[in-house]
Amino acid sequence: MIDNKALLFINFINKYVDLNEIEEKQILEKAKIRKYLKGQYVVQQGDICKHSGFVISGCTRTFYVDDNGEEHIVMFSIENWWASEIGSFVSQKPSDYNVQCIENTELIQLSFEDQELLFRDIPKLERFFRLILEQAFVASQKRIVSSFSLSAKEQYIQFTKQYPEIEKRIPQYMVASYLGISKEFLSKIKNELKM
Amino acid sequence: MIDNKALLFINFINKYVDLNEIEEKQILEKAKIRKYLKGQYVVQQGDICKHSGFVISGCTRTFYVDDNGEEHIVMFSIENWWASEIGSFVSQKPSDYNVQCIENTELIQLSFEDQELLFRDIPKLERFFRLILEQAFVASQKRIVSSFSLSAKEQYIQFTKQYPEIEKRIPQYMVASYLGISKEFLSKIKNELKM
DNA sequence: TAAATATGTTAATCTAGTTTAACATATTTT
DNA sequence: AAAATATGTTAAACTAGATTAACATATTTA
Repeated sequence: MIDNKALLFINFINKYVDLNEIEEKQILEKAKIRKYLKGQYVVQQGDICKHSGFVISGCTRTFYVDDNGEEHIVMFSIENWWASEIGSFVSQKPSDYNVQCIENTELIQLSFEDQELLFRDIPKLERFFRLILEQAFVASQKRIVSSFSLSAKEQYIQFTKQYPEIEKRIPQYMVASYLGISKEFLSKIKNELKM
Repeated sequence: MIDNKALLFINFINKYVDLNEIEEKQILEKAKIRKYLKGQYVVQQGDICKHSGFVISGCTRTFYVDDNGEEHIVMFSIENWWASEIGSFVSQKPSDYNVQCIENTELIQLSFEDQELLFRDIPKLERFFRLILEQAFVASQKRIVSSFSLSAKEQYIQFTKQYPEIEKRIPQYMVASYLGISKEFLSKIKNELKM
């Protein structure tokens, strides 16, 4: 399938493992590009996530709506990152999270079935995902530690250093939600940092 | 190598993938049992984690000492779980965390080099770790959400439901550290729950 | 360009959880 | 079994961050 945007995806995988041409072709045959408008949902809480997704362009947020109706953002995904709800995808059970596009967004998607077939045919792809998941897990653990050992201000500073591109593209109240603080308090923090 | 405790490890892997006898033998040849006393460190902050470890018996805690000298526990590992510092192990860079035994503990260990060799020879092992890491990542994300959307009391209740065996074996102040609250406040919460 | 909607700010009041410190109870060591 | 160490409790004073509410500024839409 597909125009050459899917090559971004192949290149990304090739940073971790060495695909040969046959393998690249096998993957490209299954991968589909899908375009979403700003505001559209890739996955909704309660739905089963049928596709894994790689961001070609745009930006998504993954968030959880708690029992009080409050939103908590657990991750942002921009170019060259994953934007699927892994928990639901791997278990094929209803998702706990929403994945919403906060810009017009293009994803490369693989269906659950196709991905399983590819895993069977291309063991390197298991390796690729193993490596990606190691990174993701380490980052997630680090975030837990930060939220326990740093003040809100320190966490905000760390966030701006770690993800400067994300911070520029995202409304401030979403940054607050990601950091687990109120938007008013983030506003106060930013004001303090200016002075 | 080894007495039959290592079979626990093989059985655990076989819950996720289907090893044949040759593969089982290959793994058992590399796997070493190591015993630690209560209080001993498997990995120390700043050291490079040379082995991945699977818990045969006992219990470990993985914790981070912040700039104020305060300890923050990021995970406990009991029987049939992993007890290595994945971030340091996979990157072979100095660890951000300590892994300490809080009971006398027996681990099955694989050296980084041996594990890489096994990955090369047994692609199923990549799959196994991919599956394990998916679970770990999902659990880690869930913990972030909980810490943002639940009160300390609710988080404690969730913890006791999710890990009743762990709670029984671990001093209360470590549970508090894991939950990111002070030991005094946990004491107060437990008192409230009694009444 | 006016209206509507989305995003950001400020300040007062409130609260969940921290800190400190003194004491209580287990458990381990001598 | 006494002493020492590790763990747990209670209560008062304190603080980081939440909540509320009113207003300000961008951005989008009609």
